[in-house]
Amino acid sequence: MTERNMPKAFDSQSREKEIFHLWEKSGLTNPDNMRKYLEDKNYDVKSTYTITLPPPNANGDLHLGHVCGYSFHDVIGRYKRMTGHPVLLLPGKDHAGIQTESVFSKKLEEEGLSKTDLGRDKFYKEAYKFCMDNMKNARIQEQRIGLSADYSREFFTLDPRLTRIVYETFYRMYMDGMVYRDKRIINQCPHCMTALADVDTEHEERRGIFAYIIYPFEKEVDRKLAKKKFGVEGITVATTRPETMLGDTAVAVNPKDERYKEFIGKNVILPIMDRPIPVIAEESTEMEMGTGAFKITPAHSPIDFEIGKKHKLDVINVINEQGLMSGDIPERFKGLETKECSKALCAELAKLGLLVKIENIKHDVSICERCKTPIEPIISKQWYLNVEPLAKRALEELRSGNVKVMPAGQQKALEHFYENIQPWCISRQLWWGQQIPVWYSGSKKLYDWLQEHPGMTKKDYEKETGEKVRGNGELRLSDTQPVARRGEVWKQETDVFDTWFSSGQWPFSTLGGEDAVDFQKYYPTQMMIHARDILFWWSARMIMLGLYRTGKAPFSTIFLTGMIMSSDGSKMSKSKGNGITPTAIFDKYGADALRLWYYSDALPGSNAPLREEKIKGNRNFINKIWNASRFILMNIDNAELENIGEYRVTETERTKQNREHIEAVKNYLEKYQFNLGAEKIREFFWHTVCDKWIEEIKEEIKDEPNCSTVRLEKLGELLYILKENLKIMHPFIPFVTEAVWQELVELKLAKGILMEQQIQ
RNA sequence: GGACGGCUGGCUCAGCUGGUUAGAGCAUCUCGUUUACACCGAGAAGGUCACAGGUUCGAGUCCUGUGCCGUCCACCA
Repeated sequence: MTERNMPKAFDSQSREKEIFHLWEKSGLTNPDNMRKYLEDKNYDVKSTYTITLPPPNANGDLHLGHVCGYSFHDVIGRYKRMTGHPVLLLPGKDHAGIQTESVFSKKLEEEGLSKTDLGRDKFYKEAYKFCMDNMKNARIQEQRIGLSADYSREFFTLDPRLTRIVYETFYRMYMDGMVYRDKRIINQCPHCMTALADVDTEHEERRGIFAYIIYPFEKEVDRKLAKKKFGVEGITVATTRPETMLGDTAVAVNPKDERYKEFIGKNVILPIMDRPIPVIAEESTEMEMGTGAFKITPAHSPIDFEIGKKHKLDVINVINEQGLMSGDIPERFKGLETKECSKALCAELAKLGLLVKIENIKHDVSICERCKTPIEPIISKQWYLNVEPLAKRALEELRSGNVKVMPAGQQKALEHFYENIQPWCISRQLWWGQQIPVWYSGSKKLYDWLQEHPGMTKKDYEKETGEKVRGNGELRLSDTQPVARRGEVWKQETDVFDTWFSSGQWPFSTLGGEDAVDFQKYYPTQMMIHARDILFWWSARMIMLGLYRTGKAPFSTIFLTGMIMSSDGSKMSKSKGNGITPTAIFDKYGADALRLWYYSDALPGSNAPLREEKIKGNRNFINKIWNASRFILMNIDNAELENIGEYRVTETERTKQNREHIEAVKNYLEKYQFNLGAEKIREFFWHTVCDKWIEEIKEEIKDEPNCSTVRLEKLGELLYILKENLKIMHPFIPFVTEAVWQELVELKLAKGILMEQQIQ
């Protein structure tokens, strides 16, 4: 036994940083360098292999899901690199639209400032700086898992180089007639004063009211009939939001409803407003709920908006962005909060004898994810994309097998999504993002007004609104402000693009767009790996936009990861306090142990509850590798080092089995079956290499003198088996295997770094 | 309401195109060893593969139905 300078246990914490640095220094995460390396060593250079990494938010810490997700990217990347492919793992960081806007606004608030204090330009600049600072943090966190990405190509999603490409896509789509403006109900948070995407809202059960209000019929004859039938001279509607009645433009009943059949097409008088509105037939109304008759407010309810569109109803706005009553309503209600208005209205209705009753109910309301304020649905004009033709093409890619989804079940879900594709609203009312490159001469309002009033002019607009406008309402696409004519002012669109519009272009924008050298070399990419829950938001869009801009699907395989749940199977969340940080796991068990656990427990698309005992079990295995290696090296006498280094291994039963094992693992990796691969390397190294072969060889050399042929033969064989196992295990558990490799290098039993070795 | 998935030993899950006594890790139990590793070794116990039908010489694996659970989307006047 020779004392080797190896501690009894593998100390992941102290070694990981140093090893990562070794890889960084090699420069081989850059595929151009890797190609050169392979050429210099006379290896057969295979096709490039590219994975564009999903960018984590630049605004905060990474969670376990991010970090573990990267272990999938990395295992593939390392394996491909070790089998002759110049590999590009392209990292980035996301500006994360609304989320960062909210995080950064909160930060400002803590400093006693607000968004509006700074103004749009300053806010943007400061937020940019904030993200740049934070990015370093995110980068360090993702590197701890051992991610062998090419940081010389790292991108931030708001990088001007990317924005240029995103703008170009928009211009082309506009020219191709795919872009249009349309009204839509948006989720307005009256507190945050911003529009929210559906995903930024939550649902919560709150106490509310259900008010029964009588809308009297316009004509005497109907009133009489109603009196006979219902005991009142009108139709009774039930509503949870009485205040929206000021914007009602119809009453809907189910055409099958015997109670109301004969009133369809008749008018009722909207109380307070004294406006006649029709009773319409609408199949979707539920006869059992309330009275079976419902007031329709297209401006302030998504479903009413749809019904309104179908029946060509007027849209009357009565609530503004601050959640206050406004518009064409009696003066006494203007400026009231919706709740106050509701109370005031109910009181007046009661006086008029038109309020039947108020029930107290509990119902689900949409609330703002951040401030928990109930959402105010309001009408607004938005930018839309007709993506139907692109969805058709994307569907063909899936059906022809050009793009595959793993697990296969999710492929069906994606096909379903494309088959039922809806127009894509690409505008957001935020400051943080890529401002839409559209300029209006005069004002956006004028532009929209002219669009809606064909044949009318700017003069008509000014007459109707009483506003003076400097410009003619023309629209122009441009990155920069157009040159103004005399008396004209150009104003840029204030909306920004939906984050997904730019991240949907991520695989080609990060390669510099169609003309760039990198694009030629590395596009289309081979693999896209991300969490299952954003399949429709992200991959679905990347395929469509990739096809549009490059004519090719941006990747051939989508590999979906599940979520890491807390040990009881529930979602990890900050609010519940059951979250475990990646740092805690790294510090306790090391990156390799976490990786190996994730490979075996987190199958594509399914969630994995985090179980520390299992990570601990894998940590034990990592240590086993370290100790087996240590033992082998301790057995080689210093005098034998040189001879063993030169030793040519002859075929034995063990080396044969070893080769078969490596083939099997390669096979799993080729098929992206990481769970089976991880299980296999663990099982084989522990129970065959350690428990059997090392024990056998211990016996076989027991009585042999130093430097004897038998010792050299047996230890040489063992060393060969160790080295081959280190190689095949390296993609899964890069740190410990590289650490051992460096011990071999130290003793001149190996050369270079393990990351660059080729698996034969 | 729509789409998709899951239901296999105490727990978390494997099990490819159907084929001999259904596997792993963790937990449990017994024994051993402390001179590579107690972050160790040897061994054991534990499952009528959700339920009901069907196809088949043969089904955890294919088909139909039922139940329960999960995820995403939509809706909640």
